[in-house]
Amino acid sequence: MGKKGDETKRYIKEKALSLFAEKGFKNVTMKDICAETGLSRGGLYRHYNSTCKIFSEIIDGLMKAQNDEFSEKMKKGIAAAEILDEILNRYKCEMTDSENSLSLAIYEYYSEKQADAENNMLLKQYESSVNMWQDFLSYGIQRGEFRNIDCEEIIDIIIFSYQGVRMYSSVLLPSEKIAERIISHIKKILLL
Amino acid sequence: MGKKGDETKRYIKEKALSLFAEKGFKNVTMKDICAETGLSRGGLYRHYNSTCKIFSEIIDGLMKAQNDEFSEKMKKGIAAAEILDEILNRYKCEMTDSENSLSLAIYEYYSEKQADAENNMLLKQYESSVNMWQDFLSYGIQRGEFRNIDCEEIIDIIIFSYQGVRMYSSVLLPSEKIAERIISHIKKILLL
Amino acid sequence: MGKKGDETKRYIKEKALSLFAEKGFKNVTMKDICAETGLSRGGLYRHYNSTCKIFSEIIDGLMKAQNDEFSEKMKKGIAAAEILDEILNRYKCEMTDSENSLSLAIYEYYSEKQADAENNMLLKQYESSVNMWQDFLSYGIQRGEFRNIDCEEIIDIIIFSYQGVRMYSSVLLPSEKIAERIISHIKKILLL
Amino acid sequence: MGKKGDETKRYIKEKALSLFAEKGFKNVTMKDICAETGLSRGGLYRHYNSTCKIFSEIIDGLMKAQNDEFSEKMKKGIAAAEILDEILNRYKCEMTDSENSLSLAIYEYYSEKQADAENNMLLKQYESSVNMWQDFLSYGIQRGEFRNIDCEEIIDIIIFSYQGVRMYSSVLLPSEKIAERIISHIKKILLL
DNA sequence: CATGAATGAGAGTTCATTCAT
DNA sequence: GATGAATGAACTCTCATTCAT
Repeated sequence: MGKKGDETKRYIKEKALSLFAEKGFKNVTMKDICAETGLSRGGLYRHYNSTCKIFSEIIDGLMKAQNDEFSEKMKKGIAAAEILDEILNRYKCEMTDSENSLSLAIYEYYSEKQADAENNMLLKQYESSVNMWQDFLSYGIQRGEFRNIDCEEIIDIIIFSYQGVRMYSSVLLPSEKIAERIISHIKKILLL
Repeated sequence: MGKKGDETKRYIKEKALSLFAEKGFKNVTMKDICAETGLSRGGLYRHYNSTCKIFSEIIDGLMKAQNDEFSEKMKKGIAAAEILDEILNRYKCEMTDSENSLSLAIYEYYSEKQADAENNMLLKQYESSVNMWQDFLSYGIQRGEFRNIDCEEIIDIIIFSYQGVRMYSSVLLPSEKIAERIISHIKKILLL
Repeated sequence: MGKKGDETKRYIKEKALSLFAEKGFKNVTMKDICAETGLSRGGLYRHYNSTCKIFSEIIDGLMKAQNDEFSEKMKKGIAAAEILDEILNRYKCEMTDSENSLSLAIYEYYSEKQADAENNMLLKQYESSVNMWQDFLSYGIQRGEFRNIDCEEIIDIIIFSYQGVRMYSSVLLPSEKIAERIISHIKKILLL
Repeated sequence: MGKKGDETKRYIKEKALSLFAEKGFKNVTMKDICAETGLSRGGLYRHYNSTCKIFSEIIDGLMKAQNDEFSEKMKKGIAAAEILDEILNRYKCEMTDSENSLSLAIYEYYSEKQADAENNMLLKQYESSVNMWQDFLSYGIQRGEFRNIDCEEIIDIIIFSYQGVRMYSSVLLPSEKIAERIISHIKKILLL
């Protein structure tokens, strides 16, 4: 059963998330979060004693939420092309949704941390993404839907061009055209 | 004749550049720059009154320096494949050189500015890169060295996967493997 | 019930008042007020974010305090000469009490503000003083105690010679002789 | 013969005077004077090393300029009423000319100096004014033009109401009506 | 748990003042 | 004499953080 404290923590994280998305990591102060949540100084500090703490909990939550969305569908034997469509659609949304993008905040956060390889979420996320795509590309190739290509290469292209656009649109206006071209290219390369 | 003040300004920018590359934009204070340059508070303020000013002058300088490196070679009629090799080699260096990457600083800077499309350097840089590549790809296609492909798509892929990796390596360890795969993919797509 | 914060504000104003009287407006810094009150930088800023704010609250307070001291006595039908004596006695004290005179500070403050006629306390104070004296002089004239003179003229003479001496004694040594002569002249002109 | 340096000094004082009249004493910095005169830092310092020095020279100059304007006319035997008219006309101008009034600056300057009686210009000026008026009033009384009144009283009234109005109008808008009433009162009291 | 008063460190900024050229 | 680069002190202001209530 969720206690009162947990409820408040969840509420703080929700409000803080929108601040981080809007202003990046470094520009958000504990004071900002007080104002956004309506909590007093001391009230906020009872739950979290730094923006780092709040941010890392938010990131942890997002990481956990991001489970392998392919695997279940692959088990069901859904067509690779269809799964690809779905995932690329989601990518497109995320590439143009600058409102909710934590990209900048994440990079700021990790650039401060001097993170060693052990506990670096960013690295883990990269590796996990690679694995996910690896499995999925094999699946598509085995089914004869995808070209028999160099997976490592294309996976890096997918991941980093996606990241590049997210950064870009988090700072400028969202760029639908660009997102569409990225998506289109990926499809051309993968699909027979 | 260059005056003393200009010399000092150049020196300040040089020192500040390394700080921005190391710590991003927001984490660099005027005090840091004082320490790095050995100038006193007032001495620094005589030349620049904010980190923004220094940063934007640095960026302006870089933009100007980054003139069209292809055009001259194309005029000389050098082989497209050879030019491509050169530019991709440089890209590779930059993708793995996290020390001197201003990527994070640039994104932080522009995220603070709420820059309108008019005076946004980032947008201009993107457009200028697109034009450069456009010309170059046409050149390679006309010479029969490059595939006759959808230029807009492949250009966005090049630009944003490059940007994505630069961001990534500014936060993690330099990732040579990844850079090589990106380069390799670009070549495969372009070259006949 | 007065909260802790209000108490502190009152205390700050009290201490600041003595500083303003001693050093004028511009020479008093937030740091000075910290030292005088024993508050820390941040502690002071929690309540006031500038000397202007503190000063204007002090002035507001004084203005409110300075309500019509004549009116009550006039209602009671006390002799005009007696009331005049009282008020001129107070004037004399104020003219020679350079320690507690805010004159210089007030002029400094308003000279910085470029105050428009709308929200200019100085103008309001002048007008209020004029009204007060107007009523009082009429009262004395009706009772047959004062000469039937041109009120506007004599009121300006009273107000500005008083102000002139206050300024003068805030800069030099208190000048009792002068104050007495001013007082004496006013009486001669008013009393039959 | 005036040297180059003296010429520059005169120029500096002229420009500084307008600054002091506009902003009072404390708000004028050496930097302001550099900007106003177009001189460089070092250039200004060659002549004056502080605003105090400049200001005190300006004041000295004004004091010297202000010689006894009555005495000559009294020698010539001009009617006291006529002389009075002239001097009061000048007073009226000065009371409403906030542009060129150094009143505030003077009070600020002397309030910082803790001036002892010896070298206090303000005190000397007061005494000199008193003497001047004393002589003049005697002259008018002897000629049978002025009432035989208590000179000390009326002189203080003249001097301080004049000073009071100057202060007032240096901060607010010039107040012609007030000046006229002050003048009118003085005349009524003096003239038979 | 929550409030908001208070602390103190540190950033930004401005100037009087000095000094090499 | 004049210039403008450089210094260092002082001030304003903002926060993370603590703590009595």
